Amino acid sequence: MVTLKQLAKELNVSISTVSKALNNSEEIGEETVKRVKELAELYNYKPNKVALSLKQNKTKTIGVIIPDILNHFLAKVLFGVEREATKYGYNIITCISNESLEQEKESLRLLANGSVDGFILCLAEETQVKNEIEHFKKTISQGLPIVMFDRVAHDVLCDKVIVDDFDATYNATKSLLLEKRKNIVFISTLDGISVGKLRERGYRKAILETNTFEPLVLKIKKKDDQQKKIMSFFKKNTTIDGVIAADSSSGIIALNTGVKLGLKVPKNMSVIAYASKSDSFHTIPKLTTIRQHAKEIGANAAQLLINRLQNKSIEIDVKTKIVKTTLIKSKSTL
Amino acid sequence: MVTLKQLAKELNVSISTVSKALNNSEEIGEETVKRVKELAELYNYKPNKVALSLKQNKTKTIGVIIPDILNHFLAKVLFGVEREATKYGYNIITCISNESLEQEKESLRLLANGSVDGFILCLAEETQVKNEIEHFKKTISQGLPIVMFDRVAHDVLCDKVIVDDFDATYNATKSLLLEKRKNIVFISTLDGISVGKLRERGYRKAILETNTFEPLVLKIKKKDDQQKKIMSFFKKNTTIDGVIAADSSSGIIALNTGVKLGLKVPKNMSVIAYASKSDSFHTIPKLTTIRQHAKEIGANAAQLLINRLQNKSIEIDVKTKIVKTTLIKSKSTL
DNA sequence: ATGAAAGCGCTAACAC
DNA sequence: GTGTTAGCGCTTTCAT
Repeated sequence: MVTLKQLAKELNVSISTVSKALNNSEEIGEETVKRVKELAELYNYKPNKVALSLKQNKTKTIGVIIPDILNHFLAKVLFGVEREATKYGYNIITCISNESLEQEKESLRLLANGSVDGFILCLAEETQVKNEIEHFKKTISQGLPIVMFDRVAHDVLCDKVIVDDFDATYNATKSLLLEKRKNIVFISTLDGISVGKLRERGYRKAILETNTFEPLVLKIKKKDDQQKKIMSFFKKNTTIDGVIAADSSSGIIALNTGVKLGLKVPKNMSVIAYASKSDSFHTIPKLTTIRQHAKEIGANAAQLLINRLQNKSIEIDVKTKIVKTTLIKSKSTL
Repeated sequence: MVTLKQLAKELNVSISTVSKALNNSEEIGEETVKRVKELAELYNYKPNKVALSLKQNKTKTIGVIIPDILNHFLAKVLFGVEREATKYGYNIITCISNESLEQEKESLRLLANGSVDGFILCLAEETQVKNEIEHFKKTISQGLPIVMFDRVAHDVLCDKVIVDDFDATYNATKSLLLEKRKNIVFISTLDGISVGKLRERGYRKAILETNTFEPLVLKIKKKDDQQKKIMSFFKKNTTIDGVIAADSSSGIIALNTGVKLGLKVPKNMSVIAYASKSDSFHTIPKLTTIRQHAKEIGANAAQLLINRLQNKSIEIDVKTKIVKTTLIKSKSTL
């Protein structure tokens, strides 16, 4: 990489002259500016990012810590963050916590050495289960702002972007009740994390309000054979006529299992799941989904963080932004 | 963040003494080392990453450019890269090209300013279609090594990690022929990219070798309604008894469409697709898949790059590593 | 055993 | 209009 020094030497001027010329300073003569710019162009000069970071004490880099990159929702949020960050000239360094508290701490520690200006993160499951938040507080007190999304720690004072999980599930359940469904099951693999709990509560509220039915919940562990679990559940509960799935794979499998058992979907059974467009397009009939607008969640998180970074002097109040889900009706509901 | 300067001041010693003490230099007195380390611990001192990068002229950061983060395969490769890189103390900066040549160039340009020590990337579709490679060559000539994976540019001299697409598809097709399938269709949405072509060729070779059947290929464009295309294709070609899908969604939809049309899978029709474990677990019956071992691809790419970075003086020959796929037989084949 | 000084690449306040 | 200098945080060579 060419440096200012080399350009200066070749042009027989000082380093600062070159620097000023390239930064369009008024101080430098027109002719000099021209010569400098031409040579810089020729050698494809690019200011060294590291030197700039050191000088300006900011890296224009955001640390993103997510629990699982293979989760389509989280990947999509990452996409949203990346796109928004790029728009503002920020890069993102991605770390994957693998749902582990230890790895989450480690990533935070490793990047809090001047590598990044701030963090966007989604809590690891273990972090939520153990309810540890000290590492977040410490990071923030070091002057590195954090924006949490989806799975957040309410006791940490920072910006947050969340989804209306409770309301969305409540409303989805309501919509099945309006279809006169009388035996709606809630299926979930997300028992450990906050959003899983919120979704279950939304479902329960809707069911309990009917004063007629009892909630019916099927929880599946990560290590279970999901197809078997759902199949045997359906065989035991033959009157199931509606499914609310807290995650896409439960929804997809429930739908396929229903079809396999000869149920007409949606005639005999409706299915709604938290899932993406592509999930919906893969099932026959196409799945009715609760969409979380992951990209917007990511974009919002990036905006909140960048906004905070660029107003460092002024203390801004912490904000919590709710990105509302949308129920996209498709062919798996009436 | 605490700096050496601050520690030095507080301890009434020089900056270099502190630096040496923390780096366990023999030169410094035992007592001093102890005092320094204690204070550093107290203040939670961490060497500033940016300053180190500037000094040592390397960032211990890898730039990863992928065309699409929502592609499960690519996300998994990213995961593999991240894990391997972390193991060796490298961070990764992720850029998403969105299958666009322009964005790919831009990402390369933006990070080639000292932000990263090298690149791991998968070519954007547009890059492959237009066959542009100048930006790669330029980057490499600037001293930034590149490792390409999956979709690679054969005319660029650099390390590569690829999959045995041709052989794998050939063998998968063979295995359906062994099942006495007589009307096997190849379905793909990957027409523009190298791996899509290789897969098609592998299929064609196997079919042509039979000297009995003609290849039958269904190509689907990204913007098409995939379900409709496949459904109408199946209705027109009622004797289809085997499917080789170049991508997971074609495979999943083909299987579901077969079931929908009343075909018994695998009795009447077998389906094999390039897809992941989770895709396989979502269909009923479970999909037989060609697994690409994305994580290993990522890990291999990271190893190749890090190896090259750490032997910068010695010119090593470029390597192409082939990560073999595995055909995982499940319930969608006999 | 400790410290001073140079230098990585850059910007900017301050000479001249 | 151009150059000198200091400094961002760190390591390392070379004095002392």
